[in-house]
Amino acid sequence: MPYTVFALADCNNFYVSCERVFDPALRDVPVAVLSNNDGCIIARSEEIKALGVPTGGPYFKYKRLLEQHHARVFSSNYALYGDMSQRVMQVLRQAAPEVEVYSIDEAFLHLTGIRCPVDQARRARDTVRQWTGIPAAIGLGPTKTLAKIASRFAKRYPDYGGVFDITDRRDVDDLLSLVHVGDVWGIGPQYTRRLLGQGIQTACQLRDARDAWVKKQLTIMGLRTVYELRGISCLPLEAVRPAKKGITCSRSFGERIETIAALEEAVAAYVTRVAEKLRAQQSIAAILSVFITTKTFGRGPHYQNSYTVTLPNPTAHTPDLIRYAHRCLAKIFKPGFGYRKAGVIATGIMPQDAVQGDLFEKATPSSETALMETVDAINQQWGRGTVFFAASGTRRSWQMQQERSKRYTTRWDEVLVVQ
DNA sequence: TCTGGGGTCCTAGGACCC
DNA sequence: TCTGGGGTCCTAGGACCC
Repeated sequence: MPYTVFALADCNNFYVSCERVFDPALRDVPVAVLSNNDGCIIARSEEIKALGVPTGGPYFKYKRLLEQHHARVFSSNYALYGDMSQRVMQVLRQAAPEVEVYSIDEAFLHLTGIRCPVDQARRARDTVRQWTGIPAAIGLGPTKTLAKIASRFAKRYPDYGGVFDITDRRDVDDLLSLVHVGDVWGIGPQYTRRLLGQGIQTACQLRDARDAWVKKQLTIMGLRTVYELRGISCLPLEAVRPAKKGITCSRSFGERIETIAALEEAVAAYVTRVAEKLRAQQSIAAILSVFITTKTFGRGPHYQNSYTVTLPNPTAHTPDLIRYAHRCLAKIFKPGFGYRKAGVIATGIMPQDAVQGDLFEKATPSSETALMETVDAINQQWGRGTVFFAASGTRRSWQMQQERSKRYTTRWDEVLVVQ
């Protein structure tokens, strides 16, 4: 039985790299990508990192600094990043028998049983680079947590050619001593603070901590992490993505909203998106929640609330869901506030064919299903929002404004033109 | 002072990830 | 003035049941 080999493939500065693929002028200059609503900095090129700009830092705080260094700054373009991600994953799937797409820019690979996993990883990395233009690093180890650490070394020490194997290294203690405990996968800011307070500063020290103590401080999750650091695999590769248990769509508004009419539009638009996501995974939802908030970081009157309904008939039918969402909104709306954000959450998610027929209600007519299928097909071919429900409005003053790059790979009218 | 025991389900809150 | 969005899991506590 060969020992298990996990690999983590991690794209470098993914969103920035996507932008650079389509505009060579962005190479070697500082580039940053902003979150929705242009609020935070969520992707940074190496040049931006060198300026000390943190991930998630509020844009307004660093705007001056970025301008001083002539940084190029983009709103996020998820159509582009999502499509590029699929291309990267497609290449990775050819390199390993089993692949778990962990996030938009990361995938775990099972390289168990492959004769020379490091060579295989090198080939995969080179092919990703060549076929998609995206640079990536790959780390190998006997557990996911160690593979993750290895991928950091792959990025940190370019001499290894972007691939680093931490399996069976005699200097593993030295390597783990170089890793700050807060950089271990699963150890967030709270746990880091607690561990530092107890004198544990490195991954090596965490690995050697007492089981009972770890479990008490960090729960069973933390103990799993410690086992993984010791080379005992506790987190299996999940090649088949389980259906989501909750589906959310929420946004901050471009401007403060005070009327229920505008909130109704926004909520209708969000619940429309939730319904699309439900149908995309062949699911229906039994529970719908709506929340609104005036959340600010400063002072002023604050109000936030949410309301949840259980649907008499679980569904993914947009008009029904809009109706329920509006009912929720009516329960919680209070005039006299400037709302900043709203969201819709679907839970109680089940496969669409698992509907429990209601004795007194007629089942979803097939015409309704056909309508939704048609709407989805049109929007898939012509772009999201080509056809939509009037309830989500046409003016959409609440929608944020942003300046993103072109959707080079998913829209004919935005394809890159070489002159 | 003593006050049954064991189980399930649900929810809220807190931690984590990208 | 300006601080994202979408997920996961665990734990503790309360309600309820026999």
